[in-house]
Amino acid sequence: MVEKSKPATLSDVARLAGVSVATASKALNGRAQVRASTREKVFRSAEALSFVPNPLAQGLLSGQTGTVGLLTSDLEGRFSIPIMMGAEDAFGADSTSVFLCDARGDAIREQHQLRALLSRHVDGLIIVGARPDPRRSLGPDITVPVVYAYAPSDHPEDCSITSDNVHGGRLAAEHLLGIGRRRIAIITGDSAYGVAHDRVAGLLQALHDAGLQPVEAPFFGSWSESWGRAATRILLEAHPEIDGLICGSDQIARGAMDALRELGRDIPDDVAVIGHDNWEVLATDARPPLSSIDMDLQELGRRAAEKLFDAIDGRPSHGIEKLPCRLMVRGSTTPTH
Amino acid sequence: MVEKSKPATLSDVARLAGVSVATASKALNGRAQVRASTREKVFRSAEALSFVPNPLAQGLLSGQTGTVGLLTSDLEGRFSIPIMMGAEDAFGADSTSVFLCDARGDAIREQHQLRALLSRHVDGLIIVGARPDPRRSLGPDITVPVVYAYAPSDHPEDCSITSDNVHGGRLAAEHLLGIGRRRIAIITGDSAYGVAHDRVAGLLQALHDAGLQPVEAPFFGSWSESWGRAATRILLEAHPEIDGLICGSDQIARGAMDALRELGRDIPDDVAVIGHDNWEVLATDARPPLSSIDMDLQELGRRAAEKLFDAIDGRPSHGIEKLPCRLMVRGSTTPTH
DNA sequence: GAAAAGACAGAAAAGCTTTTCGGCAACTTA
DNA sequence: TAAGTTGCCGAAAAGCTTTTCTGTCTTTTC
Repeated sequence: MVEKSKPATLSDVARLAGVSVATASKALNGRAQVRASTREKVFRSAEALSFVPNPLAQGLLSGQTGTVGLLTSDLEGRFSIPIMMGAEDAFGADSTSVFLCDARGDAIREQHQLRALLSRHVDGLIIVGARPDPRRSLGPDITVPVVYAYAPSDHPEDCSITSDNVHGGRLAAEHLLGIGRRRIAIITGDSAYGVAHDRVAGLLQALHDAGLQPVEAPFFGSWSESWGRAATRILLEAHPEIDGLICGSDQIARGAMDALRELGRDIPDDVAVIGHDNWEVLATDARPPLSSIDMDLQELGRRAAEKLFDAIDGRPSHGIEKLPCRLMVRGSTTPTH
Repeated sequence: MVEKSKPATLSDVARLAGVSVATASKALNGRAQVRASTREKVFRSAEALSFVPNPLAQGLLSGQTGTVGLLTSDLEGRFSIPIMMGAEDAFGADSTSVFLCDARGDAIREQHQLRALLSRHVDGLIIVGARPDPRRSLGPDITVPVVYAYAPSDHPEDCSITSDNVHGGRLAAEHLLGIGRRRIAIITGDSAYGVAHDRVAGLLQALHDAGLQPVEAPFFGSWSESWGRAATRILLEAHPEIDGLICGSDQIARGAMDALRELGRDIPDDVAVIGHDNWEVLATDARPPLSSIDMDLQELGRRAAEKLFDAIDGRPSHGIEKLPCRLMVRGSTTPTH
């Protein structure tokens, strides 16, 4: 407990090196007007005192704090954590740090958090929506650059990064077609979610390109296992010939697999199943492990951070950028015969 | 886009109010030496300019930044998000903001993040371990107060908040006893985890207090659904009379329930099942919904924040504080007859 | 050898807030 | 009325870094 009560300051370094604070600053920051031997002396002193410049003083001067706010509404952290990790990667922890705030789906709390972040003079904001559908823009009167991630802003002037759900749907359908499935059905979530329709659009396109149609119009319901179970039962009753099942989420897929097994269908030999989200906990330990569409959220976070960086540097971009999905193949779509 | 290029400063307020910055500061901060009418004028000016004090300047003066770091290793965010929300609650977003960093289970990265946080002059640190077992202490040479949450520190001088796993185990056993189950078995996770043994200890105590023993020594394996399935099959073969099953995690419980159903057992009438973690996504949509032990992570975050606050204010505490668990009763332990 | 140029170090200001201290004016008391 | 109080306000310093500008000393050039 013999801690230095106060961290070393630049004038401590300067005093130890026998120079002025101005010279010390220039030496450490690699400015030109310093003799090599002097610079060396300063560096050694800084080292000895384990000096780190006070970011508050730096920020006060430069007007930048080296911090960004990440405001999320995703209570689970299921989406925002990967996005934050991607942003961390892109920023680099030493140059920029991330304030994570959770609005918990509450508009009042969101306003509150927003004010708190702005009063902290963050250099920029990343807004992560609770669901992938477009969300209300914060409006143009925010004093710092904003990037919307996962859920795009409903205002075209804003900058948004989101997953390409049409592409994700297409990917799933093409995969099932690729393993020879032709009698394909679709179970997805809440019809009020635009993304449910986007994904369906993508896979209908892919089926159409192959000269096919789903065995029946897509089933909309909820994003839950129980809906997956129920829908699968109804579907199999009407269409026992189904050999491929595309689900709008991994939860739905898990429910569907349970129902299929209870109906005596082998997965994937009788029916191949694919989900969406690539939620590892659910997907890897399913019977068999569940193939899924990965939205590559970490990359999404990286891109959001890059966009934000550019905007902070005065190069703002506008509109929605859509990131392609990735296919994760596991046992549920790997035929054994 | 007619934004004020620069946010208003205190001298702007003072000028508008026709007073000095000193008076303006005192007025806004409720210091005594200001006439009421003057104070009123200053408040109105501040309002008009929507003035917010620059936290950098405040921090520079006070030596405190009003920020804390939350360093986690939990890639899922499953534990750290609730903990962070609890901490947010306790701090209050306007007085203290949270830097969330993810070390991703990598010691090098942890050191890196730690340095970044310290160079940002956070007022304190909350360390959230990847697993609930004790973790290596950061050591005493950290210059700010540290509280370990979820995973306690292995150093007794440090301050740690963790879940009372013995209590959690006891709670689960008492619940099953309470609904009349007497032939109880235990399936838990990796034997290398101390908490697995703690939970088992708690429920053995509770059984013992009721004059009972489990039908067989607890099964240790892994924290996965597949282990839950496999263990249940072995267990039921040896002990078909089992009427209560206590699982070390909700994932194990989900696997166990699948196996039980396939063996023709009704849940809960034949066998009642209880899990641990109360992971909503898994628990609520199980068949039937899964009873579980909730570690109350949000409360844990709150307590950690309070402890940290006290430590920052010069009232540090030491040792491990254990928080009781809560029982969440759902259909898997609610007999229907 | 003198004048111009160049190299390098230091003083000072700026960035914004808080606090201490000094001072002015109005007031009370003898 | 003179001395002593209060009550309020403002000047200035402190907190730490960066940058600009000035000044000194050495070097080069004619």
